[in-house]
Amino acid sequence: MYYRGVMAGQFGHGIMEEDLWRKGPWTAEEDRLLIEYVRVHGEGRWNSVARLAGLRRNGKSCRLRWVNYLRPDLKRGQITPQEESIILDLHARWGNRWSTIARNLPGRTDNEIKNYWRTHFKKKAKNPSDAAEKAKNRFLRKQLFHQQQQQLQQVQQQQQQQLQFNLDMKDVVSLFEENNINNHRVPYISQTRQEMFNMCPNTTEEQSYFMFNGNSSVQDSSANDVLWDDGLWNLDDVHGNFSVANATNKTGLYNLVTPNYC
DNA sequence: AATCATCGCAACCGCGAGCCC
DNA sequence: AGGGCTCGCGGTTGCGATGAT
Repeated sequence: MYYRGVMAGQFGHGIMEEDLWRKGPWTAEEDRLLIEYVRVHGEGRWNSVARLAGLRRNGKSCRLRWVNYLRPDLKRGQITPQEESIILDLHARWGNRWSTIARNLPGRTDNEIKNYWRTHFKKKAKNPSDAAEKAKNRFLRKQLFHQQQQQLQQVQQQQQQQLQFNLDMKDVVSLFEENNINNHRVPYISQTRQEMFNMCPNTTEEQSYFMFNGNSSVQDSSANDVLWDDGLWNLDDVHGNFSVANATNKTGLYNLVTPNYC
């Protein structure tokens, strides 16, 4: 996509010639050129980018692409509930001063905040009952999905660590048994209950003790019952402070979150 | 399954402020 | 002083993705 623009003063001679500026979505190659240009020359002097970087984009377009998309310090992903409340607060205070609001949200751009506001809150004024409610629920659904993905990743990571830990402990236990049988003691094996607990930081003392003693059937589920029975999926919680894993029921959650102790 | 409506977001546009010559 | 250039800001548009009917 091109448009015919005027290159004014590009070569120090006033209006020299017409040229074709590229417009529309940026390609990966254009991004690469721009990133390389900024790496070498730093930010600023955007109008020389086209000349120096071999890009057929005007300075404005280059600056926008860098600021809104390529900058390395940009935060990706959804606006968090905390950020949302900051946006609401600051917008109430300053109105549509997006760049000012953005300065208080590291990694977020004015464009992003502006878009977010328009999408999620502007319609509220027009139709408070319907559109805003839909937008809110959509936001919460997406956020929930995102959190579930994150938790699933954490759980998988934990499982892997657990597996490795169990393998390591097997060695310790066999060594322990071997030493008991032989009536020898090595310092590492002389675990008291407290010492076992210290070796297993993510468990209660009780749990770590049972784990080391081959009994892992104890689960205090009372606290979790409260979570589930009190309506974990209540979408009216606008701040979305959910703490669920990717499980369809309580048992599934246990299987995911507590594959074992630790 | 097809069509239409709505959303989300990247990118563009116009304008004004600040700077330099 | 004023004209030109650069940059940044806020508003708007375009279009692919997604949801509703």
